[in-house]
Amino acid sequence: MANLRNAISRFIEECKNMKELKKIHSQIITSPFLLQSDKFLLLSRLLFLCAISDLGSLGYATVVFRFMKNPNLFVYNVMIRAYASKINGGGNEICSSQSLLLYKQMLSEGIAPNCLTFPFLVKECTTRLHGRTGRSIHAQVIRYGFYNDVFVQNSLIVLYSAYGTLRSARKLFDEMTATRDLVSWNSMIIGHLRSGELDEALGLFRKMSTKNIVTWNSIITGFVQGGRPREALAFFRELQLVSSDMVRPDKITIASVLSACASLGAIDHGKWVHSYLKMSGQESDMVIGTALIDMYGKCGCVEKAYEVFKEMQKKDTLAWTAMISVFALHGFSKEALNLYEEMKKEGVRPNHVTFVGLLSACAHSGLVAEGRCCFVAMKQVHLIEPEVYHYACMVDILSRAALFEEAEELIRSMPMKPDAFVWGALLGGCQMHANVELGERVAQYLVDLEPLNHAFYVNLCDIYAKSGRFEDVKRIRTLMKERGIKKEVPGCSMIEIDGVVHEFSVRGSPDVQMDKIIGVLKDLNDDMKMGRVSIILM
DNA sequence: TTAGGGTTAG
Repeated sequence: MANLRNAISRFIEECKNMKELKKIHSQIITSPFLLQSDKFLLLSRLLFLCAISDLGSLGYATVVFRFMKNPNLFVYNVMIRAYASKINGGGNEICSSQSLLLYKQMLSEGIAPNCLTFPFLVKECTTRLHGRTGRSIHAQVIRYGFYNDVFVQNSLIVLYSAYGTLRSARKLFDEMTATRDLVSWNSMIIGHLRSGELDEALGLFRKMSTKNIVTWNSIITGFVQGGRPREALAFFRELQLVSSDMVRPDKITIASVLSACASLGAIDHGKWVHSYLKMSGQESDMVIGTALIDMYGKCGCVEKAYEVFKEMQKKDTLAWTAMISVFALHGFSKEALNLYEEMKKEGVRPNHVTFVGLLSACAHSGLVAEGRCCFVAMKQVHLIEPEVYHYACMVDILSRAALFEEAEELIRSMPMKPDAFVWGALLGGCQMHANVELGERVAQYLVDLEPLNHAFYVNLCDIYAKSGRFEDVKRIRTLMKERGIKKEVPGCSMIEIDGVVHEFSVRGSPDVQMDKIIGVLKDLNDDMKMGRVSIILM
């Protein structure tokens, strides 16, 4: 009997797909030669593969689990883990959380949890945003005496970080009773980064004597997403210097660095990362492909972005959306819309970001009818409820086309409160078409809403100037002065020369030779005045 | 058993 059990166990381990797994499952339950205890052991093993491994199926695991008599702690832990790791598994309601329901069921059957139960339960609370439940799980951890377990403490740090209760997470980290490991440090660093406390994260990062690739990737990604991509690139250079067999840049590093290059418009650096990827022998996957499309697109190389897109073997919603957004950004609206049609034909479902790309493409090219179609299809065909930013895009389309009544009607129909961007889009249209009457009304509303935002005053000044009402321009300028309103952070643009990204703004930059640039501009201006140079303004 | 990656207008 033991031989048969061991043979079946080996078959389970060697299973390559669900078909084989199902076949073995039926053999186990119908076999007259296996003892009940052996059957239970084999089913537990099969359940584990089915629920956890890539070849498995959580749906089938659930069926196997339901038919198991007297499931033990191992079986419950497997199922709790499987549900906690499942992506998009249900809504945010506590009742839809299978892991928590299983935990309750397990307790009601008199089975006590062990230290493996809690990290997954806490993860479930983190990913499904059950803050209050998370705290009661924390209480259960203490009750069952597993508070000193490092896995449990680490997962609690992640839980509290995810809820914006970062101080609780930090307190937990600072007062940890278990010996802190790399995961504890990384989790805390990530917590600070996600809360926008980049310097706090950097402080911990510098304190670490040993770092792994997760540490490096976390700090690089955190700084890119926190709006400090230059420093992210500096971390990458530092990583290359300390790189060893233990810590080496991986695919995740490359995706994050590409994202930094995209934010900076650092095309040379981005191209270098692309060749580095090819040289390192790492295969490009969907995430890296999407990051490359985004990088090339944001650096102005639309053709190169499209080349990467076409070469991708598999493309998901994000890859299609990235390419659509690149087309939209550069005014290739028809190409964006055609790609959307192709995407649908390929059976890839658009998401809310895809529609932002499509609507902005329509806005940039005055494609009103197409914009209306996208907006309607989003809701009626794809069942995606328009968010406030979709309304802002649609108002932008209508206002740019001087369809002010329709734009106002759309704002009135919004199920949520229109924000400053929605009204701002309407004001932008008024500015474009010198609609003084509506512009005054909208600007007044926006100024009341955000009295310190300089943009609305400037828009109104421009509307007055276009209509020849210079007294009103003066009046608004005086008002701005009286209220002490000026542009806080001036707009800037960047250019990469010989791998160095230079930032320009109206106030100048320390690393840019503004005097020389102003001199060249002056010469050009003089030449133009003398008719020696002509520039066609697009 | 716990930690890290890609798409977003205005």
